[in-house]
Amino acid sequence: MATGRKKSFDLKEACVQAARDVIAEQGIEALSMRDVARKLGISHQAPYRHFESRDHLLAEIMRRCFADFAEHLDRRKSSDENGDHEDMGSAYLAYAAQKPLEYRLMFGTPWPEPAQHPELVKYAVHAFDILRNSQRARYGDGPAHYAKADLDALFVWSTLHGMASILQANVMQHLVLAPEVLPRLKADLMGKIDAALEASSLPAPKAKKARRKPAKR
Amino acid sequence: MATGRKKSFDLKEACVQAARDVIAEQGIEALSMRDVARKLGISHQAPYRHFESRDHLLAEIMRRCFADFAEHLDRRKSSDENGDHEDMGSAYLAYAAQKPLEYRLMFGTPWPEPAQHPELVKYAVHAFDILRNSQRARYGDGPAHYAKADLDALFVWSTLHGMASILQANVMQHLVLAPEVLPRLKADLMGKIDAALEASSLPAPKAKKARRKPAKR
DNA sequence: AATGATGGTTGACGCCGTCAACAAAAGAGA
DNA sequence: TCTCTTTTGTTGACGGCGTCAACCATCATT
Repeated sequence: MATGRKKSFDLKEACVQAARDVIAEQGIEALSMRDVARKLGISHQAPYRHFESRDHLLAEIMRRCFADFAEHLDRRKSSDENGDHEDMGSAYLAYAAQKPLEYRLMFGTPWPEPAQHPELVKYAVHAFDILRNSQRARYGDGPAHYAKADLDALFVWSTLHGMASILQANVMQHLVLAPEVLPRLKADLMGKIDAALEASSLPAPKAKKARRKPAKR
Repeated sequence: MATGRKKSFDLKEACVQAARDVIAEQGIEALSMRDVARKLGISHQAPYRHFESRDHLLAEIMRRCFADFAEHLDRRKSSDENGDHEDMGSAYLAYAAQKPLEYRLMFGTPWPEPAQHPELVKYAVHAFDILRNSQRARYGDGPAHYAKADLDALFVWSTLHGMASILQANVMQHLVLAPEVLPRLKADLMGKIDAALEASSLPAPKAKKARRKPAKR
């Protein structure tokens, strides 16, 4: 009753995997129910036993992408306990660079009716919360600075998401940039995020934290 | 030979307009050639006399969107001669907010094969150049600081594009934010962009420019 | 008047998502 | 074991899509 148990081959799972493969290779617009069925050697209606519609399959895949994304962010962050957002930023950009089409699916594709897919919403919000908590940690505990932390989190998210999107944007490949720009892009971005956050936390009478890592670099 | 002259009704133009309407109201995925034809009361193949394929119609629309976007940015900028990026930022965000689906079409939709649509590329690059020139103007003339200006422009673009996208992102409507966050979002963002740019131009031994506007306004 | 280009129509083809009806298979209760 | 029901998968349709092919109307040019 809880979950299907021992099927020789779990068709639902196979559908998700096949669909994810298609999306990762050809993008969301190339995904079709019939194609999934064909790849699995089943009839074109078989997947509908497990997913009410194409949107439901899509929602399931998006949910998993958000879960993977959150896990990816969490892993990187915990590798350095101080939770410096530099690690977060690198992890964020790395994910977007490694899985561009999944990233686009999460953040650049209209969602199916969200009311019908509460799990999707939950996982997506959770991914943002990682970013938000990283900012809240910079201020003290307690809700006194929640608004400030939210603003910071949205700024960091904007900038990271913006960079991730831009690097994949079609127009990017046609811009003629100074040659040293691209290699420096990431470090420059991190530096600017850093500067903006320090400047925004200074006017507040909060004690100035030593946020930079002490050693070189 | 140059351009069609006196047609009672220019079908090509009508197709573009009808298609833009559909996109502006329902988004790119709702656009179909047959629908356009139906709306214009013509046969389903008539549009193909003017556009080789759906992608070609799409490319033409994207080109016009970039042209409108660039004009929009230029207009706002020229209203205040000093070209402060605050105006640019407002104009950028305003366009994205007013024409969300067109914005998504330009920056969030995979392009048709760019080699086949050079005009599209040209107009898109031109839109970026407005942003870039605004940053170059902050430094002196000459190519000495082109790399710096490019980095700044990409940072500003990242942040603006990120914010514009995020505000339209599906997940945004499900985040529970402190109530004062949303109203302050834009001003906070502009402040942080400002701070980041000032900090990044300071370490260079260039004279510190009085970048803020002097008086009221 | 004959010609050929231009712009439009009709009809097909093979995709697509999805509804409806059916068949096989797998448990559950007797 | 033999039914009966639920689950799972199949087949076949329907209408919509992009686009190819063939045909037709209009009109400027020779």
